[in-house]
Amino acid sequence: MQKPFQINRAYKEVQQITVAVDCLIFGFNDGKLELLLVHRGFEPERDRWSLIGGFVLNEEDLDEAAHRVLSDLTGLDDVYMEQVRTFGKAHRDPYERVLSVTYSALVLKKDYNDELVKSYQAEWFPIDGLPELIFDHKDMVDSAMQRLRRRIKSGPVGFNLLPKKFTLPQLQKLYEAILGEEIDKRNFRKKLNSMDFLVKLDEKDKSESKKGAYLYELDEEKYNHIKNFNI
Amino acid sequence: MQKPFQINRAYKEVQQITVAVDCLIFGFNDGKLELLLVHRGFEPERDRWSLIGGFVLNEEDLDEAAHRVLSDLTGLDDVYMEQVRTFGKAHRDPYERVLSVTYSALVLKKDYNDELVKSYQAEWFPIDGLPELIFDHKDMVDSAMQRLRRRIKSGPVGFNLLPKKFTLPQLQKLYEAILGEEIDKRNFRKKLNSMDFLVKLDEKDKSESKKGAYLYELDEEKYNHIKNFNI
DNA sequence: TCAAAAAGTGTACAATAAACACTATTTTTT
DNA sequence: AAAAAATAGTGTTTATTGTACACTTTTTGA
Repeated sequence: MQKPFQINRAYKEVQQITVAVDCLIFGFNDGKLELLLVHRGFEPERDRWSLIGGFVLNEEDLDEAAHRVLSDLTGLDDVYMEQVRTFGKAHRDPYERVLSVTYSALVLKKDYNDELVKSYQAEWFPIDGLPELIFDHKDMVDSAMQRLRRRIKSGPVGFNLLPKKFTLPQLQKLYEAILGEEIDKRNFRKKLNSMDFLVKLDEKDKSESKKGAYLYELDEEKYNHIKNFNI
Repeated sequence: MQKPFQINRAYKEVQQITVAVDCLIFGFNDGKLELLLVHRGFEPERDRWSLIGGFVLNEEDLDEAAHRVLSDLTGLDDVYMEQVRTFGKAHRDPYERVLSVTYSALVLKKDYNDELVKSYQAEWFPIDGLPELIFDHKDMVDSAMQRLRRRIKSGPVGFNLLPKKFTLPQLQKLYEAILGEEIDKRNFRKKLNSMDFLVKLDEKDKSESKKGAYLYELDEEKYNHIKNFNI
């Protein structure tokens, strides 16, 4: 049997642990969901791919740490980002104990400063064609994907992956890429229509089809007050 | 601007943080959802109430730490327990930086060793009548409740709060207590029936009503293969 | 024996989800 | 110049699921 609770809980000689954040930064491009990875130019695990991560500093909130790491790598601030889960197996990092809290962000790829991304040796990979990742980073991807699938069905979060103006075929492809299944376009549009937060513009986007598709944008007011988002 | 990613990421002189787990142990009694709290008999915050928590040991997986803390306090092993979220504000604990990972468990109160609970000065409180809690423990309760409400609607987890044999009125009260709303009993029973994992027994339980209600138990085989649980 | 308390049971209507096929526009090919 | 190819756009019908709703049964205690 273990020592009583009170003794463990005393603020004395408690073991400390290195804490990291690892960010799952999703982008959407050419009909595919992509994930931003970094090529490690340093030991250990030099030359392998990993999630974007960094250590939590002492005077820094956990959320701040995640935003700092994201900002350092991409120059993006104010990104929709949420905690996913914490990975804490004692030996998940074979070199040293590191506890890692994962965060997930949905970003618009073109908003990136490409220079910055390049200088950090970061690269986008399609989610179904990831290279081998270090440690338990594949598990992190799986858990973030699982969460993303749930979240995108029950809340209007997917729009963070699209530009301000987007077409319905683009939006549908986004959903299909994340959910991994085909969606009937009539039913899809019907649902979106019933939620009433899309504004049809008089412009068409012809970059993705011969005929061209109407562009839409969000009605910010309505978008911020959606009650029962559901796809 | 922050230092480049690579430098932060080097395994050198990284700041370490004390990591705790805090457990939200829910029980169900007399139609009320309850939460197990401990009365702190030690500094800091002596004599105030807190969640059941403890520090993560160096050679211990995070999940193990949660189970150890739960086991120490209640003698219960093999409890359905899942990670909720991680609280990491730099000053959430004003005495010292402590990162806390919360876990939530649904247990059957009577399975407890009362002696053990007493010796640890633990006590059950109805969820809507909690005392003031230390630090951000109230936020932890809120976030665990939010999650519990979601989980109980989409998966058959609530049964962990009930004995092996239970009545439908008990089960319904459990759902009402957690969801905080009344449920129509005919619709409730219809749904349960359609999922087809309850076995009606020939016994009645008369402890909670004059007429007595039929006892049910889970068909373990079917229970473990429920596809679309939904209430 | 009557009243009170809780258990148990079914049906009708409303809302949501799912299945399904053709026309319109433009570009490319022949 | 005509035809074929590619993709956008649009409604209706049916099935499934959710919601609203009221009375009878059993037992105990007054």
